[in-house]
Amino acid sequence: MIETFEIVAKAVADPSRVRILKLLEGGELCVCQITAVLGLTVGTISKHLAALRGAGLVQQRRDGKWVYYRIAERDINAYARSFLKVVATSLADDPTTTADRRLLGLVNQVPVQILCDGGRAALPPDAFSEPCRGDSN
Amino acid sequence: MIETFEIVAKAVADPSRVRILKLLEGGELCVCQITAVLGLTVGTISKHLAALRGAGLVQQRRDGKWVYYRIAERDINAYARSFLKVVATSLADDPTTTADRRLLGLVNQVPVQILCDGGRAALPPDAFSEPCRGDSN
DNA sequence: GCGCCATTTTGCTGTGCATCAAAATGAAAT
DNA sequence: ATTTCATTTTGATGCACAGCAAAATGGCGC
Repeated sequence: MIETFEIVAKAVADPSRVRILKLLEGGELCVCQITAVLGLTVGTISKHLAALRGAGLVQQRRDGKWVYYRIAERDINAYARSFLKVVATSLADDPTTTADRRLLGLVNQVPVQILCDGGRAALPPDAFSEPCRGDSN
Repeated sequence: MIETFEIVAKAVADPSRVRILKLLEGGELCVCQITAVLGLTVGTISKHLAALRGAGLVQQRRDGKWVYYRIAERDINAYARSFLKVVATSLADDPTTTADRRLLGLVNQVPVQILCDGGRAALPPDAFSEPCRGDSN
């Protein structure tokens, strides 16, 4: 149905959600980890994840206090697989993608429980030495 | 760049524009033909076509008074090809798609100069006997 | 049971955009 | 040159949604 197609396409048509998908291509991530990399409010990230989940692009897994998201493995609808493939084969060398990957590397060096408390403040002081999209807000 | 990706994805994330793309898969069409099938204002259709052209998804050709649009053959950007492929492999048996195709068949039986004058009024009286999405406005 | 805390949900505001009606553009014909 | 007419652009309106701040939810440990 064209309505479902529209839901999936709209989910992919937002830069923040594409950044999340590109991050998840490296493996599942906790909400607070995604939040630290994107530099947006937790509520905003949660809403983006709900949109991605509603489109069948990601799925969630609960582990204690934390919720982990990953790229959807099962086909929820007819179009999610196709759009995921487009995203996976795009933006590999995009500046935003590479900057996000670099930040994710730093985020991964911090245990999750510490990261959730401190957010970006828990990252090493040189994390933002280079200009990075998503900083200015 | 992620900005270009966003432009192309947004172009595909609107049902009216997807309907236009599905119509153009059958070959190039005049603006008034697309307008007659979709049932929207000429100005609205023109703006949709501008968005599709800006995304590198379609290209235009002028022939006298009429402007014909078709699926883009040259790659304007890195993502248009991928998204066009997703559209082409989707919605083949969608109700809206089939209804639009049926209407296009009737539209093609009317010469372009007559169609431009009369719009949907130039179509045979039984064109809308079955309920058809996009009628109610 | 009760608090703690990561996540989600809810108001709210500003912005982007789909749509229409009408004016403007521009190519073709007379 | 002027008129004609398909298409584009503009101005206005209503709606969808990204973002934030704050309240609500719901596991988990005590």
